[in-house]
Order: sequence, then structure tokens, then C-alpha cells
Amino acid sequence: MTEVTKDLYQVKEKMYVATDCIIFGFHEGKLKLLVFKRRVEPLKGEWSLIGSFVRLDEDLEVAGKRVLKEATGLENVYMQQLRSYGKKDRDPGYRCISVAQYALIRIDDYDEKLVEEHGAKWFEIDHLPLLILDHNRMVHDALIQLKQIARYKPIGFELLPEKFTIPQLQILYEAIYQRELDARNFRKKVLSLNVLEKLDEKDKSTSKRGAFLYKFNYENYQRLLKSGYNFEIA
Amino acid sequence: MTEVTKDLYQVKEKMYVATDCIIFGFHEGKLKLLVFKRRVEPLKGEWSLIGSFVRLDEDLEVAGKRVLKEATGLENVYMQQLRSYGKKDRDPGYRCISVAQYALIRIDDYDEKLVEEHGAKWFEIDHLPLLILDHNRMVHDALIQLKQIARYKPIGFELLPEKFTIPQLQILYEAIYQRELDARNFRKKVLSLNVLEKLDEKDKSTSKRGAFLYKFNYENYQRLLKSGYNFEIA
DNA sequence: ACAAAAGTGTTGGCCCTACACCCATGC
DNA sequence: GCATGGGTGTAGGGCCAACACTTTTGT
Repeated sequence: MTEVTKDLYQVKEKMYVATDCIIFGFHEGKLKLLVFKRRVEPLKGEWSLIGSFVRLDEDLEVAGKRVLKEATGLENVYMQQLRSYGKKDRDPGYRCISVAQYALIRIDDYDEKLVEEHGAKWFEIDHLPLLILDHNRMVHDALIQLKQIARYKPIGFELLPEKFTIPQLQILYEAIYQRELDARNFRKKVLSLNVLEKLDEKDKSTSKRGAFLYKFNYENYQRLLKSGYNFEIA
Repeated sequence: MTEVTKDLYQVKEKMYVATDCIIFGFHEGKLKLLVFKRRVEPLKGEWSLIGSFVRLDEDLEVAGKRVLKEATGLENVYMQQLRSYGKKDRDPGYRCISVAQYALIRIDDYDEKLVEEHGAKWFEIDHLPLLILDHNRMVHDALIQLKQIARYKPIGFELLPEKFTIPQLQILYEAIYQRELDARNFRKKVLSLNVLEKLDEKDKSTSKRGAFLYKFNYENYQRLLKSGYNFEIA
């Protein structure tokens, strides 16, 4: 970056840096996205991702976590930067670059009141409304990356409650990949990874017989990763 | 983004947005990175990626391509955004977020004079010097993504001259994956993809017998992608 | 007793890996 | 004629996909 460039930059108007959060959840067998009704002009009343300007004294990731917490009350959530969107005319109001970050949350953990205050709503991933600006594009890109990453990281577990059944896990993966999976093969595969701990309880909410509950074993997952992972689901 | 946030933002000092280019090339069987001697204070004389502030009237991608062209004279180059780096203290001078973008260039195409004017040098990827700020981190992250993407996109071809031999292609993939590949299996795999066109010429620069030259067939690649790609090299 | 979801094994095909020798040519 | 890299085929194993029936239990 030359001195010339720097001067040119400084005489012009301001560059804004924002971050937008793509918040995924999972509920009733569907992958969902948390969408917000915009409170300020322009585009007031339109559906939108939730975002904020990045503060000068704030790390980029911290800004994402702050936004997420303000909206849902949640902390210590799986969050990952997607990429930045920087078309010069992407926002009619400002010259604004947005860093998109996506989060996976356990949908029954979040603070429902807080979410309501923000005028937010969960939408099924394949029935999203029209969002402002390039937000639909962001979600689309995030979904692609989610599918990719789900192949070699156990991110699926971030979206389920601590205890879950194998059929539940399967339905989640089916929602992410948007296709059906074979129950026998799926069970075989995930159990062969040795990262699930079978519990003595059953969940009887979905069948008379009941399905055994499992929980994720993070230590085994770490060991698996180190010893040359062949971790890959579906 | 609330009004409160916006005001808070505006009373503070400026946020800068830069882009840094990770320029990969391939030469003499080695994957290389183009590194620049920094011309301005602070950190003048240190090795660095080349970058620039993003102009207010300029798309993010355009900024990356501009920087690349200023440094190498090249246009129409494969370029991809990596991600943004936004630790609040990552640059001691400014509060600056940098969007890292990487490019793959054919190393014999670039404008050598231009590069020399910038005080630039090609370094082998596993003998990089210490770079300023978080630039080594950027390169590290870019390499990981390069390996990933090389598995399902034929990016390797961007790094070779238009006509190349199969052994050359193999050496390139070995450089990217940093491990040796089996020559028979490699040849079988890439030929089975049907994206290489065998030419009638041979390259005799590396052996008496000579190796047949091939070129990449973009149409076949497009068809392959659409018809459910099982495209995966190494 | 029946409905509804949970759970369980085997087989065939494909792809990947490993591996050793002949070919063409310049010197 | 020999040294150097280019080019070729096969066999075994592992992994994945496809597939149907029994178990449990609430009603």
C-alpha cells in the first residue's frame, strides 16, 4: 500500500465494516435460520440477518459473538467466519464491507424473550423469505460451506441437545444434506467413529419403543483427529 | 445494527479495510510464494505480502485484482478470497481489517521487471521468511485451503503453462500436498477425468524420450461438473 | 393385535493402493 | 550401449451402497 493510495483513501468518505450473523438451528426435523425484522431505515420492516458495525476496539470474531449474544443470549457457541462481501454498491446507504459469520445453536437453548424483542423468527432453510441486500447470497454460501464442513467435522452435534438419539442425528444430517440417508449405514458409520457414548436412558417422545440416548465424547474426537482422521459422515 | 452502535462507531477513529494478496506460483518443481520487501514505514524493509487499502469506489475483488496487476502485470488470473483478518491489534499503526485473497499464477507469465521494481522475490513454500504482522498466518491458512480445493477443482492447471506434461502435473500436485504420489495411479486418475487433451508434441526438456504435452479442456470440465462430479485428484 | 419407530448383517461393486518392468532417445 | 525419465496393467483390500425383517411397547 503506497502513500498515494493512502491519501486517496483518506480524502474520500468513510468505509464501514459490519458483520452479519447467519444463525442456524435445528428443530422438528428441520434445519432453520434465525431471521430478523429490520428496525431502522432504510429497508425498515424487511427481513434481514442480524448484524452490527465492528467496533474500533473490538476483534472481528468478538463482534460476531457480541451480535449473537445480543440477539439470542447465547455464549460459547460454535461460530465460524464465512467470508466478506464487498461489492461497492452492496448497501445503498453506506460504503460497507460485511464479514459474514455463521453460528450453529441448539435451538432449545436460546433466550426466546430476547429473540422476540428483536422481532426475530425461525424460518425453515428451504422456505426463507426474501432478505435485504446480499443476505440471501450469504445464507446460500454458508449452507454450501456447512455441507462441506459437516463431512469432516462433527458440527452436527452443535445443533442438537446434549443428549440425542441416533435417529435424531440422522434427521439432522438429512436436513443439512437435503437428501435421505440409509438408517443402517448411517448408524454403522457414526458408531464406528467411537465418538458417541451410549447412555442408559431412552427417549420415548417419538416412538413407543424408545431410542437410546447418546452424548458426544469430545476427548475421543480429539484423539481421532490426531491419529489421522478418517472422520467423514454421509 | 442499532443507532446507538452506529453513533459509537462514528465518534471514534477510522476503520481501514485492506486486502492482501497471497500469490502462488510453481517453478522448478516447487510451489512458491511471491513476497515483497516493504517500502514504507513502519516495518520498512521487512518481507510482506503485497496489499493495498480497498478504495471506496471499488469492489473488494477488484481491489485484489488491481493489486495483483500492479505487482505482476497479470490479469484474468484465478483469484479467490480466503477470509478476513480482524484482530483489533493486528496492525500496530491502524485499526485495519484485511481481506486475504490468494492467486495462482503461471510463473513464467508474469512481468519480471514489474516484480523487480517492487523488490519482490519468489520463495519456496517451505522456506518462507518471516513476514510482517499476521501474513505468515494468512499464507498458512491459504495453503490449507489450497489443498482442500485442489481435491475437487482443477486449480492445479492454473499454475502450469498452457501445455504441460503429466509428470509436470504430478510434480505440482506433489508440491501442493507435500507428499509423493504414485505415477501410475496419478496418470490413470487424471486421464480418467477426460479433461485433458493429448497433443502431438512432446516436451523433451526433462528426458531423452520426451513426454507428451497435454492441455486442459474447459468444456469437458464444465460437463463433468454438471453431471455429478466425482472429480477428485490425489 | 396392531401400528410405528428402533434396531440389526450381509453382499456386490467400485475405487484406491501397491507394485516392477519395458520403451524411447540423446549422449 | 547405457543412462534417464516416460509410460503401462493387475490383483487385493477396504469402503460404500443397497436391501428386509425382527423387536419393543403404547394404545
